[in-house]
Order: sequence, then structure tokens, then C-alpha cells
Amino acid sequence: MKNIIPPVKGTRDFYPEQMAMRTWLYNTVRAVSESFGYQEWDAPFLETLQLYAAKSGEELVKKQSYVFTDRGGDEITLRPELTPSLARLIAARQSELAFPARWWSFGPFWRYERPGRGRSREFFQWNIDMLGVNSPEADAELVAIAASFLKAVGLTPAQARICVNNRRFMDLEFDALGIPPEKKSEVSGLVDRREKMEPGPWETNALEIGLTPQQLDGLKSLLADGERWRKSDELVRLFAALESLGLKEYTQFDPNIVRGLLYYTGTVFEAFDITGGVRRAILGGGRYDNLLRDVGGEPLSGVGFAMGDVVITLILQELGLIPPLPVTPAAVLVTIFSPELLPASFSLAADLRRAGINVTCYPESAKLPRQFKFADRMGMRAVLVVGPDEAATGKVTLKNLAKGTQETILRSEVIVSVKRILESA
RNA sequence: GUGCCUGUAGCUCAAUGGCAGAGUACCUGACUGUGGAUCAGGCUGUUGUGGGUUCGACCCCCAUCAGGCACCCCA
Repeated sequence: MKNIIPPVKGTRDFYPEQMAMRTWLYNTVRAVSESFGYQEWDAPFLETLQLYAAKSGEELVKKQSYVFTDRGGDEITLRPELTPSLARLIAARQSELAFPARWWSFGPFWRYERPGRGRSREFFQWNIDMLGVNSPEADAELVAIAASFLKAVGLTPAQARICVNNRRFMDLEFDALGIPPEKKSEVSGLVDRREKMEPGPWETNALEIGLTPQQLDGLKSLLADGERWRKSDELVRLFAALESLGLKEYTQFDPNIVRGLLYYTGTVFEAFDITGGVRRAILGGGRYDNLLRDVGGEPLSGVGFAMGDVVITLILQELGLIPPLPVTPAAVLVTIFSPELLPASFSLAADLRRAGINVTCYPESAKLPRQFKFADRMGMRAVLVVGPDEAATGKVTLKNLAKGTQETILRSEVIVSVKRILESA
């Protein structure tokens, strides 16, 4: 194209239309978070590399983080996730905070990945966590928040589902199969890959890892068993709580969910679009018991999840679930008939603003067709004209753009009439 | 980081190695105080970028950049 400097790869420009969508998502996230009593917080976008070094996944830190050395020689990371920062903040004030702490956040994150459908290098993410309580019911609350969000954006249980599993439960099942502790993380990876691989290569992969044929058979029947959660007290209590919270229909037990991040210790869950359009996870989270201790705090358990803006926006767009969003904050245009009448129009606009109405003035005298066209393009609802006739008689002309009707009214009636048009739809 | 596919007007896309086109958008007018609809006219290009082959390249070859899909990973 022309000599326009391109944006950084994997970043997105937010034109007003996209910004309106981002703000709508943010407002929805806020409403859902606050409905469960969570407080908003945030951390720096820049953190030390050290914060992530031992806690996040190897892949995330070593290959996917933006790391640079600042002018003072410190290794700085553009945050790839929020949970380690959360642990840092909590640990620093552990003795003065009221627990359980219920915190949520929405902000930018960076991961050096190959951009594609549903993936960008700079994205926004909703994080929500409860710290200081370790119970299946607390886990259920976070799953319920995720379900409430899905419901709030108009996704039905037939369109989106939260798959829940438990790492302790899986550990015990692995033990029962005689899988040695040092193999468990590899086997977890194997489980994670199951959905994405053909059965043949997957089984070959399993044997390469060192599973015996009997262990492989046991693993396959474990992963196919949708009822085995009943053996786990934690999962039984979690699903019972979800039942009481009225959101169980959005959830299901799925032994195939294990998640890549190292710090999860108990409940893990991920939400998916099950209509098939986008196969990536909408959100994911779980319980982490050791994170506080790992950053130098007293042991404290937490549970939470994260949701990126890219996948959910894609899904909602495909399903047509994003409501019509106003393109301009001002739905009223005051035209400028001529240079001589500009003061009359400006003072009319000022009157409307004093009455609490958002108003745009055309910034110069121009042909009326041009000004009306501008109002139409901007999606405005009403246009006001103060021409020579109106000025001479103390009136204004008010046009309802949606209906195509107009009337010439006394200037003293204009506020009421404009408000009537704005409220009519 | 790996493999495959695609880059042509602001946008969506044509053009078999032989004059770069259509729809849409935009601008002007029909309509000298009124947007959308209709009609008429007009504008729009370093064919992503840089090389190469050829009498001649949007087309073939190489490189590079960007995007899409599948891996890897994950929000």
C-alpha cells in the first residue's frame, strides 16, 4: 500500500467501532464481577523476569514473553499473565488484607506467539480470583462466575460449556494406573494433546513416553469415563454447589482438561464454544495452592480464571450476539446555516448541553445536504437547523432522522422535543 | 519455531505470459433550506516489497514482509 508505517505484528488498532466493542466487553465483565462482590485492581504492565521464572510454564516464560534489558541493566518482562503479579501484591500485604480477597482485573497482556485466528500478541484479559479460602465451594463460585458471564453475553448451554476437572483426582487415578510420579507431567501433556491428535499417533506417543499397554488401556478408559468424578469428594461438592447456584447446566466433568500452567493443583476448568466455529478455549483457570509461598509469602490458596478478549469477541461476532453499539456519543447535530448564523447555532448547542444532552455542532458553515449526510453517516438521531426564517421568529427546525419527519418549533420547546426523539428508541 | 495457502482500487473480488477490470464506497449533478432510495457522470492502482527469467510478467522462479489454515502453545 502507500507509505503508511505498519503496526507492530500481532497488535490491533482500535477504531471507534472496535473500541466500543472493547468497552462493552469491559462493562460486561465489570457487571458480572461486581455481581459476585469482587473488587477491581491492577498491577504494572512491566514486571521483572524473575517474577515469572519459576512459576509459569516453561514455554510461557522462555519463548512467549517479551523480555528486554532496561537502561539500568534489569531484565524486564511485558506481563504475559497476571497471576504471579497477584501473588506478589497479596504476599506484600498478607497480614493486613481481609480474606477471602475477591479481586478482578481487565487489562493488556503480551505474548510473543504466532498471530492467527483468535490469537494476537497484544490482547486484553479478564482475570478474577479468590484468595484465602480452599474449598470446592470457592472453586464452584469461580466456575459460576464464568458461567454467569457466558449467560450475560447471551451464550446458551447449547453454545458454550465449561469443562471441569481436578488435578488431585487425576493424580490419584494416575497412581491407580501405576504411573510413576516423574512421568505424571508428561502424561498430563499427553492428555492435553488427545483432542488434537489422531488416535493412532496418540497411542504411539503414549507408548514412547513409556506407558505399558495396560496403562494405556487404563488411561483411555479413564478419559472416556464421564462419571468417574463421583469418586472425588472435591468434584462431588463442586458440582453440588453449582447445582445450588443454578448454573450447573453450563458445566460438565471432562477428564481431558488438565491445562498447561504448572501452578494449578486442584480444580481446573476451561470454557469452549461447542457450536464448532472457534475451537480455542474461551477462558480457563483453576486452583493454585503454592503460588503465594513461591513468591515469598505465607502459604495461601487461591482460585481464579482468565479470559482473553480475542476469542470471545470472535465467537460473539460469529453468533451475532454483540448488541448494536452507539457509534457516536452525541445523537444530535446542530447545523450551521451560514457564517452569520453560527453564533445562533452555537448558543442553541450550549443550551442543549446545559440540559444534559450530548450535542455535536457542525464545525463550519457548509451546504445543508453535506451536514445532513454527516449526521446520517455518524448514526445520529436528530438534526437541528437555525436558518434565517427560524432566527427571525425565535424558532428552530428539528428533524427526526429515523422517521424522516420534521417540525419547526419555538426555541423554548426544543429541549423537550429533542429528549422525546432520543427516548423514542 | 515448522508445513501449506493467499496478497490486484478505501472495501469485496476478476483478468489462460500479450492494452489492469467489475461491484461497492467516495465525489459531482438531477434536488439553490434537508440525510438514506433512484438515475446520470466522474475519481481511484509502484498488482505487498525487492530481485530474476522473458521480446513482453498480476501471471513463472527466488527472497522478503503481511494475512489465513494446520502443528506447537495458550486467554
